[in-house]
Amino acid sequence: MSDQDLFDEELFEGEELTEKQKKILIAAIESFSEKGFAATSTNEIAKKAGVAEGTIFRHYKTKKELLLNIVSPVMAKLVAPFVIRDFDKVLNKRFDTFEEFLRAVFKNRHEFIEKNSQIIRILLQEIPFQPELREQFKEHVAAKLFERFTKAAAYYQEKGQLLEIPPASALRMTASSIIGYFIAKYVIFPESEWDDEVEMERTIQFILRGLGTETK
Amino acid sequence: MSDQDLFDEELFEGEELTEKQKKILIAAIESFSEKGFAATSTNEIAKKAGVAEGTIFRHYKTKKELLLNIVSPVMAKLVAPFVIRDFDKVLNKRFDTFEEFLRAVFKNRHEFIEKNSQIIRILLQEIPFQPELREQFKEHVAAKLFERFTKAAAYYQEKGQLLEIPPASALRMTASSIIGYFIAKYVIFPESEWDDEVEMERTIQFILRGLGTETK
DNA sequence: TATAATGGTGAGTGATTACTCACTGCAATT
DNA sequence: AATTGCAGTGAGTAATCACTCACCATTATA
Repeated sequence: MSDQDLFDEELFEGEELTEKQKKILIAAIESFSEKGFAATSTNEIAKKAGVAEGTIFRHYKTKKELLLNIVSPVMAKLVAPFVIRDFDKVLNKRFDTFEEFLRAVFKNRHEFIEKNSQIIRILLQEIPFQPELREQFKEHVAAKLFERFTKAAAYYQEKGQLLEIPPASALRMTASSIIGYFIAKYVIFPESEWDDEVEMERTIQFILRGLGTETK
Repeated sequence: MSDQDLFDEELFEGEELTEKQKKILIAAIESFSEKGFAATSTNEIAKKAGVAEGTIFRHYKTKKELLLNIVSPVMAKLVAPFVIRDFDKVLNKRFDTFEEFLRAVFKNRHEFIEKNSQIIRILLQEIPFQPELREQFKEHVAAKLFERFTKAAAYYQEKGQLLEIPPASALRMTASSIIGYFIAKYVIFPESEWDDEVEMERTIQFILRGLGTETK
């Protein structure tokens, strides 16, 4: 919780928000992720944030706008490591093998997803119902992820390290495995014993064997 | 739509429902899957079903009970092929290799998931928010799936066809890949061109390479 | 010092919510 | 013929919904 709070401030740092605005966002994030967007009332958010209900609508015209203001910045940061300048050069220099690349991406995003698990939960929940979210996701996340992953895939396919299948399929299976890891961790076994390191390593090996060309 | 209707009747065939009850279920399934459970009003369901609102509450005490009555039978049928009598013998006789087993399960459940896509959508959406659903899922789906998959895994591991990792992990990665296939098909690319056969084959190969022991 | 701008308030709005209940029509049982 | 039981009805209910607005407090601008 305090970790989450800390990161929420990080997350919205570029926006110059008042204390009450931050509290509204934090309260909304908590409620949306626990009960879902539609099942959360603005009254409830106001009470949890210690704020008058009118204050919410001073800053966000509608409840949906509040949702979008919470989720949008996360979408941007979700693909951040993929949209850095000279992505290709950095990529090619830093990660000689597909394994290195995959491992770096996974590990790198692990911390991010862990810290933003609440908002990502909201994002996954609401994407089927909010066309605006789906648009944003397609345009800013999926498209960029696909573009960069395609380049990376072509590079490693050329080096003979990656199976010769369409990048879209490779991306789908990679993403399925990684997202499946997090869903298992946070949704299915949230209280069970779960060895992060071991399961992550297994997932990486699974992807590498499934998409790699080397014989182990 | 008519396909869905047809199957809805199949699905609830053992329950002896009146025409109006069927219409209520069909309307609820449609609305829940389109707008989500919390965002769908009972009024709306009644209108869509051509029924008085009171009729809904004659048969289902609460809106939540309506949801459970829709989703529960699907959960049972979701694991149906895994809970047949003498599962082990049938399994061992019919599927000599892990590949055959995997292919049979995937193909077998493909049709089922396709026909019940709406209800499965509802199930996936509401599992995080409805403790009763999560309980049911754990008890009747996850537990049985895990139990049977564990036996199958042990069998194929003994034959040297399956990687020596805990069955829970193998199941997680198999399920991630298969579910990822369906999410891609129905949620992410519902209108794009999507070659069922090709993508399914790729997914199966991906799992086989990722979890199998044979060198290709 | 006056004026504007902005953040914050909370009572109040009509609409909508899930759910109730007294009632009707009809078929089966007595 | 009288009674019971059940499917179905729709007006009604209190609660809750997202959202508004007239009004205060503080700070920045003139």
